[in-house]
Amino acid sequence: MSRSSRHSLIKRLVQAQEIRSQEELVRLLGAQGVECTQATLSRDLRDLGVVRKNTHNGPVYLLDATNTYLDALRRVVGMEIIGVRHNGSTVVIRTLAGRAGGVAAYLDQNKKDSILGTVAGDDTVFVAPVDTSKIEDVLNQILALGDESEEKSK
Amino acid sequence: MSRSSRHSLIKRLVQAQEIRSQEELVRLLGAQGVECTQATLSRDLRDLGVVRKNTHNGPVYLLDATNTYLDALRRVVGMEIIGVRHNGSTVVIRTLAGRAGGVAAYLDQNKKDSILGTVAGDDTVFVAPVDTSKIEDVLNQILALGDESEEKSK
DNA sequence: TTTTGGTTTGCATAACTATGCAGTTCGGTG
DNA sequence: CACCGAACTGCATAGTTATGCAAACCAAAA
Repeated sequence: MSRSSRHSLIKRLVQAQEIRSQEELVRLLGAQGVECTQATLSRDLRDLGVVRKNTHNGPVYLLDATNTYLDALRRVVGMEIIGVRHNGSTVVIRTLAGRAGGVAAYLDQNKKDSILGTVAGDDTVFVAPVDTSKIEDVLNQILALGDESEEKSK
Repeated sequence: MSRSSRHSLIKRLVQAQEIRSQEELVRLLGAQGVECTQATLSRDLRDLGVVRKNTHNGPVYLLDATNTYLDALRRVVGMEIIGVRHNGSTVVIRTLAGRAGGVAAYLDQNKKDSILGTVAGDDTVFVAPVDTSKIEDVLNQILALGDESEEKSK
């Protein structure tokens, strides 16, 4: 029983049902013939990026959807962007009608390091870079949103 | 110091920095003049839907991005869909070129209850409903993706 | 003002998770 | 085969979180 097969079984179980503790998961794995201890699961869940959320029915483990959605979102945000230009101090993005808000929200969330803030109209977003001397970088990052792959940050 | 203002301060702090324990958050709140105990924070974090993720640097609290991204994603997935039809047993979705995979992934993730599975080509997705007699419902759910608001599930 | 029912909080602690450490396993090398 | 380092694991337990319960609070009604 390899580590990696245990990992995929864990993912499936977490996906399929409401796991409420690591001990519970130990038992479920045991029922599938996979023996391990709570300690191992703590590390597995960490490595799998599984997340724990408290609820009124107690804690629940969840696959961290963030990355999945981020990838998908990045692609589609790329589609919403029609053009990007700058004047040395502000980047101006033109978007599909009504999509500026979504694009701005995405940038706010995901480019905190290089972007100070954004304002969105209907089809236009103003972007204030943290450092105007690096404004070309910001522009390029925005242009890159349409591309398929992006570096993993942090 | 009301519960709700504490809640918004918590959100801001969690967003802004890496909170590694509830005790740490007690101290940060204290520094802002907001006194409370770990017990209260445990309940606050639960009510705010904040999530705890273990990492190689120890646990970190994160705003649960799932809902935010879900909303944004739904809008854009709606844009990617050109048309939806069915033949009584399979729903066929036409999408913008190259976008079928993304649409299918979205449906797999978010419509588990009514959809058995999907296959995606380049600009076409086949959807197998859980129950073919409810295929109209599935089709309508897909069509509804473009609309602004959607029922909250669960 | 007193009563009342619901909400919020802290305390104390039960419940659960993360991790240092030592032992084991595994793949490659000499 | 014997050795080595890296990856992995369990044990024991420190560290952290969740929650039952009683008290405090609060707004509305009497």
